[in-house]
Order: sequence, then C-alpha cells, then structure tokens
Amino acid sequence: MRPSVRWQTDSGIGITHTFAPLDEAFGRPRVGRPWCTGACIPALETCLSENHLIELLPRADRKRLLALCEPMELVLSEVLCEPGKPTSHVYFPIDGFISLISLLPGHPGLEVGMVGREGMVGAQLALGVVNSPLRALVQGAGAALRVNAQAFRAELLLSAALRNHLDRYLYVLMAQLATSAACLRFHQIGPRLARWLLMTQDRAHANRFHVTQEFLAYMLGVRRVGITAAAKLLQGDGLIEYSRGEMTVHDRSGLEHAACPCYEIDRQAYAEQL
Amino acid sequence: MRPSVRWQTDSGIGITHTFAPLDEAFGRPRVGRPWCTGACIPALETCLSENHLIELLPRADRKRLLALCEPMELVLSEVLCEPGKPTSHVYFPIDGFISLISLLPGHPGLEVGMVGREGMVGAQLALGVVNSPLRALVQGAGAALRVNAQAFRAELLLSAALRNHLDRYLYVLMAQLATSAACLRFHQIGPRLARWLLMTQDRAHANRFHVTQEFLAYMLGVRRVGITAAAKLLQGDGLIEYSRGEMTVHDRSGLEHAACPCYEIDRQAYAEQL
DNA sequence: TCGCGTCTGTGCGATGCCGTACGCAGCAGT
DNA sequence: ACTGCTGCGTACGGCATCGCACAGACGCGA
Repeated sequence: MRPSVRWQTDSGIGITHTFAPLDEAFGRPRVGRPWCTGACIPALETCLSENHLIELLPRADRKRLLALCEPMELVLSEVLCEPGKPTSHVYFPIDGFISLISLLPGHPGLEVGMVGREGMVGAQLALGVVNSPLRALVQGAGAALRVNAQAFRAELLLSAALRNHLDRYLYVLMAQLATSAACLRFHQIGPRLARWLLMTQDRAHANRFHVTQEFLAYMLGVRRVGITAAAKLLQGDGLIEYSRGEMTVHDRSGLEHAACPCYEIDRQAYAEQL
Repeated sequence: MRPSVRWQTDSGIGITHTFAPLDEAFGRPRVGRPWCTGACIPALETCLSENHLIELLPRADRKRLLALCEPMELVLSEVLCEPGKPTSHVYFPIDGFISLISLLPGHPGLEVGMVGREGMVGAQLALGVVNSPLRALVQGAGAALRVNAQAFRAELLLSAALRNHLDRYLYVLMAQLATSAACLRFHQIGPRLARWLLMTQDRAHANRFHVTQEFLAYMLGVRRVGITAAAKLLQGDGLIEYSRGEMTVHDRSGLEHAACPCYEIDRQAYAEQL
C-alpha cells in the first residue's frame, strides 16, 4: 500500500514571488524548462528507434515518408507553432517532447496535451487545416524528424495508412483534451502534478529531467507556491527528489498512486487506438 | 456601454441544497433540462432548413446522404452515446441540440462542447473510430436526422466533400475542447454562465428556453447556488429573466459583454473553417 | 383546496487557491 | 570576496468556490 500523499489544504502556508515574469505576451516562459539530462543516456539506443507513428506505417509508406524527413534537434523552449498561424512543418519527436498549450487573451498559457515519441505536432494537417490550434512548446530537448507541411500534405494523399494512423492519433488527442478539461476542473494540484511528472517521465525516457517549479506552475496553470507545497509532499513521501531544477523520480508506482486517474485514462485511450 | 456585470465574490452569500441528486451514476440529471418553448415557433421555418453540415454538401452527395437519413425527434435528456461505447447512429440536429459531456470517475459530468444545427454527433467516425469519446446528452428537444453508423461509414468512402467538411468540423471541435479547458481554469462562473446562455440561444433558435439552475450547475461543473448568485446578477442588469426553469434572454449584446471571450473564440473558429 | 414536488433564494463555515512580499541558499562571473 | 541571478521555502490576507442545511414560492394533481 502506498503512503498515499494526502492533498490537504495549503491555507496559510503561503509562498513566494509571483510567476508574473512568465507571461510576457501571455506566458512564454523565459526560465528553466525541462530537458533530458545525464540519465538520458538510453538516448543512444532510442535514437535508433523512431517515432511510433512512423514505425506503424507499412514498409513502403514509411520509406517514402522518411525520405521527406529532415532530422533535427528540438531546442528547449522553442515554439514550433503558434495558435492561428499556419504550420510550416510537422514534427515527429524521437527523444524530445513538446507541450501543447491553450492560450486565452489575458491569461498565461495552460498545458492541455503533451507530445512525445508516441505522437506528432501538426496532425491537424490530416484534417485539411493548416493553422495550428495550440501553441507547441518544446519542453524536452532532443532529436526529432520534421517534414515540410506541403510535402506532408502530398504524402497524406499517397498513404492511406498514414491517414489512418493520424486520424486515430487525432482521436486520442481529442480524448486527451476532453480529459484535461475535466481534470482541470475537478482535480487538485497535487494529483495533477504527479500526473504531469509521469507523463513527462514517459516522454523523456529518463527518471531524471530538468524542470523548475516556476515552469511547472505555468504548465498546470497555478501559482509557483502551489507547486512548492505539492512537490514537498511528494518529496516527503520519497516519491521524487528535486533541487534547483533537477527533478528525479524515485518511486514511479508511488507516483501513479498519487496521480489523478487521468494519467491512466490517457494511456488507455492511446493503447486502444494505436 | 454595457452595464458590465461585475462578478464579485459571493462569499457568505451561500445558497441552497446540494446538487447531489444529479449524479446518479456520475451525474445523469433527472430534472429540468432546457427545451425549446413557445417562442420557438420559428421552428416552422427552421424545420424546412437543414443541418449546416449537410447543406454544405454538393447536390449529389447531399441527396445520397439524405437518402440514408432517418428523421427523428431528439427527446429531452436522452443520451445518444456514452463514452467508450460504440455509436450505432450519427445525428445531425436540426432544431434540437446536444451537450458533449466529459466524464471522470467519481465526479459529475462536465460540458465541454455543444452541438446544434451547425454540427453533428458522431463525427469521430470520420477518424475511423467507432467509440464515442464523450457522453452526448440531448439538451434541447427537436428535430434531427440520424444515420446508421455503418451506412454513414460507407457514405464517407463515397463522398470526399463529406469527409472534408467533417474533418474541418472535427478541427473546430478540438479547438472548442482546448478553449473549454482554459476557460474552466481561468474564468469565473458569471462569464461562463453568460457564455453558456449565448451558446444555447444560438442553438435553440429562440430567446426563450427551458433550463433549471440545477441543470446549469451540472453543465458548468459548479454548485447550484453558484448559478443562483451569477444568474441574479445577470437578471439584475436586465440581461435575462427567469422563473421556474423558463429562461428568457432579453439583452443579447449585453450578455455578450458579460460573457468570457471564449464565446467569440468558438464562433470565430467555426466561421474560419465552415 | 390541500399536499407534495420542484425551483429558487439565503446563511454559514470550510477549503483550496490566489496575489504579494520576503528570506535564503546555491552558483557564476568579476 | 562581492554581486547578482536563479530556484526554492515561508508568511499572510483575500476570494471564489465548496458542502450542507433550510425556507419560501410556485404549480400540479388528488
């Protein structure tokens, strides 16, 4: 039985300075954002593997798509696309990963989805829409493949398998968005933080990554001090350890108990479709 | 300049009995839900018109699709599909309209989207997915067309235009989900209520419809008393009037000022794509 | 006409989070 | 060593909402 972190109130705990500096032009963070560190050495092995969506393609289609692909490095905190603006490229992460952020005028951003090796950025091209619905922010540096949007659209016409998988992936994304909405409404900071850490660990392929409390607050749409309080509980239970932006996951299954069910819901939706 | 309803705190205002009766099996409401009333007499005229997605189709495709369509009445509070369960039919509302509800175990539902004459229920079939991601709950009784899911999939193969429009509609839905998530996080009850009323009025084609505070609370994921407080402010400013479930919108542009920007954002996303 | 169910309004204490302000510790550059 | 920046912890008052309990008002059927 897990120690079961209890997310009691933090009334009167109070915390430190505002996270206002984050939202220059509504919340593009300038400071510490997560990236894959030392423990990421499995990168050697993972670099050989590919993006899952690509791996699913039949040999011929895959070859054709790979021919269009341009290997690249996702740079930490790079913005791959902005809502409302046309996408010039689509991205298939391999090591890196990306946050999908919903923006409302007058508010900092809010993460509503995450894309790692299991998915891609720019899938809306399969719907015939060039504009991105969300901001895509690189959250974990690492390798990726990118394809020119035009070329990708052409390839979509050729490959039924590609269309098929992208469609299913889009469905998973939609489910993720719907879940996120309810999660935001009903779940508290602690479980949401645990969920976020799990999702990140999955996509970073490492149990150690770089992320500051400030950035976490931005992603979850809460104050930094809220993160401080929640993270301390997790650390107190030995589930994680962190210091100056270095986050280590010690007890994954413990985290899974502390996380809200949305983590499992997302995983299952993905497993069912892809 | 609008009177600009101010959404001040309701601390200490307090309100009535819990909305617990709602969530038998996680919140399927048993009581008063909106429906189109007297003022809905334009129904005569609107019944002749069709669902927008169907209207957009070229003549031949439209004819073929209409041949598959079965006219029906959406019955108030009927559940058209449940998350995770395969859809037997897709629905094109004409007069009626439908709420899309995200469900999490242990919580009442939460509305994340609305479907009226401008859209359809079951669009995920265009993604090759039979399971519904969300609960679809009839919120406004009225005419609709429905198509057997199998037949609809077959038709999808025949009609590129249908696929095209459905794809774009799916994109709009995704954008709506993303917006809803951030809206839930950042906006308060009052503006969200105003937004909801506008969205409902749009889809009911009447400025008078039936909706209880209890149901509103369920949709917005808040307490009934929160609705009471917010609605009183709107009524105090003469924007709406209500009594025992009869809601009348008096000042639409006033409501638009009181609503959060998400209403406009949704409209624009739709206008851009369809 | 009476009763009962539904819908709306009010009171009150609790709580989870917000906004702000401050202190301190590690680390880097000069 | 001094300075400055970043990351983290703490404190305090405020506020939007929660959960529960209760009361009045309307309407419908017996």
